[in-house]
Amino acid sequence: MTNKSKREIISRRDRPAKAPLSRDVIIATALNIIESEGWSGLSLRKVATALDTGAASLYVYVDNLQDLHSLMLDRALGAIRLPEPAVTNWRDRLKVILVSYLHLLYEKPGLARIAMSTMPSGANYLRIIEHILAALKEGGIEDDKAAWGVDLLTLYVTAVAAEQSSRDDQAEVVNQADQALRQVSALDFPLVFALKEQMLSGEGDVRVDWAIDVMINGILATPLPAHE
Amino acid sequence: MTNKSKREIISRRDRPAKAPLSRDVIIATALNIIESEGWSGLSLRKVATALDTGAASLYVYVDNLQDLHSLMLDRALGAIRLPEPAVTNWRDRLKVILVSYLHLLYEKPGLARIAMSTMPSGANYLRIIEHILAALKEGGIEDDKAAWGVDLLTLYVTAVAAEQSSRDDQAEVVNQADQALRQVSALDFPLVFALKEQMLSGEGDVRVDWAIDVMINGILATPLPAHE
DNA sequence: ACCTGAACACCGTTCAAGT
DNA sequence: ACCTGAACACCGTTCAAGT
Repeated sequence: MTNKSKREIISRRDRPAKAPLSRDVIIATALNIIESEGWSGLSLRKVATALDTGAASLYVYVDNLQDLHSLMLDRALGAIRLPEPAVTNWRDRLKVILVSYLHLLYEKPGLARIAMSTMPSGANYLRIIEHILAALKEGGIEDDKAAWGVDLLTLYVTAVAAEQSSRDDQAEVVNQADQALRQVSALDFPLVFALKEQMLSGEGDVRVDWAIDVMINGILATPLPAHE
Repeated sequence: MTNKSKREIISRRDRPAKAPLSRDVIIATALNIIESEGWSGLSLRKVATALDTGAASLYVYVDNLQDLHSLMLDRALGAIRLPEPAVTNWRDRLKVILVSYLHLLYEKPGLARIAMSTMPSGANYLRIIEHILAALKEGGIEDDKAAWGVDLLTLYVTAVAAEQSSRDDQAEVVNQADQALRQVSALDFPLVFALKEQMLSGEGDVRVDWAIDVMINGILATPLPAHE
């Protein structure tokens, strides 16, 4: 794309012919903004300004801010590479999928918050669910349990990312919370006091890995409640 | 408090002597607003108006909106009644605590969203953590695992409530997502198609109960990663 | 059909001025 | 010390008017 531009920059008239608006370019611009300015830097007005137009113009392509959010999420989900089925055992494959999803949400910090407040329904999301279900079935987990299990696993991953993302957004408040935990009264809360270091410790990845194992093992070990 | 008011309402002058501002009254007012108008109805300006003053006046008692949020959360958490230790077995007690927490977040819908974006650090939160740790220890779960387990369990409960709460806030979008799931292509996503009913089914409480069991069983069954 | 500017009805936060 | 009005720098969304 950038080759052949060696020649000479052809000076365009006053404005560079202004790239035409489209749903795609709006989504792409919004993702750029969230990447460089974070969740709180995203607004329809900023997207519009970046596209050299007014906010009102976006409403031809996007229903509202909420709609833009879910479009952004599904677009971003498209970047996830899913492991070939049967290339490894189901458990490792499941972990790879969930960790990929988690890392995507980590990368663009605002995205996690979007994922938490939006029910994703796009094709890219369905593709991920499909692969998770396949792994669970291969693990011998019965259908009904797999359906509920997928929910539990994805909700956890989304929540971890969202929590992390609000940590980034407001470092002071979080440190305040960590401080509070460190200074907890040994008399009033002896167990919290004794375990505070462990509660604050653990690199994210090790902890998430453990939590995913916990849920997989739990799903395997826990029967569904009996229908009445 | 309301007795003895039978007498006669003493007519106060022009304005009712205007209740003095205080941190407490600000928090209480904010909780009232969130209860009656939901998350999106809460703003510092509305709290101020309800207290018959300007938004600027609140800044004497509250650092900013974020600060008010966490004060609200800890205040609300104070309403949770924790079961007496040793009154039932640890597992049931643990479930009661988590379900109480969940139901509190359900009741005042905006609260779940606050809980998701705020690291609670108040005394009422610590009290809850303390009781959860006690239950886990009684269940024979070693210290380090209990510390991580508490995190997993509370994060899940908070996330479920937050998800539910954004469902309430934007019914149309959710129905759109449910519709999308119902109309999923059997060719492209065969497993999702086959399991879509199960994924949408399950009264919240049964599902949450199952998920909590899954996590408890998983914690019991999953060793921590080895330290290096 | 698409784009636009202006307006509407809001926000959180700061600040100089009052008591 | 506390309270206030006004201002600042923003929001999402709608609408009449233009092309």
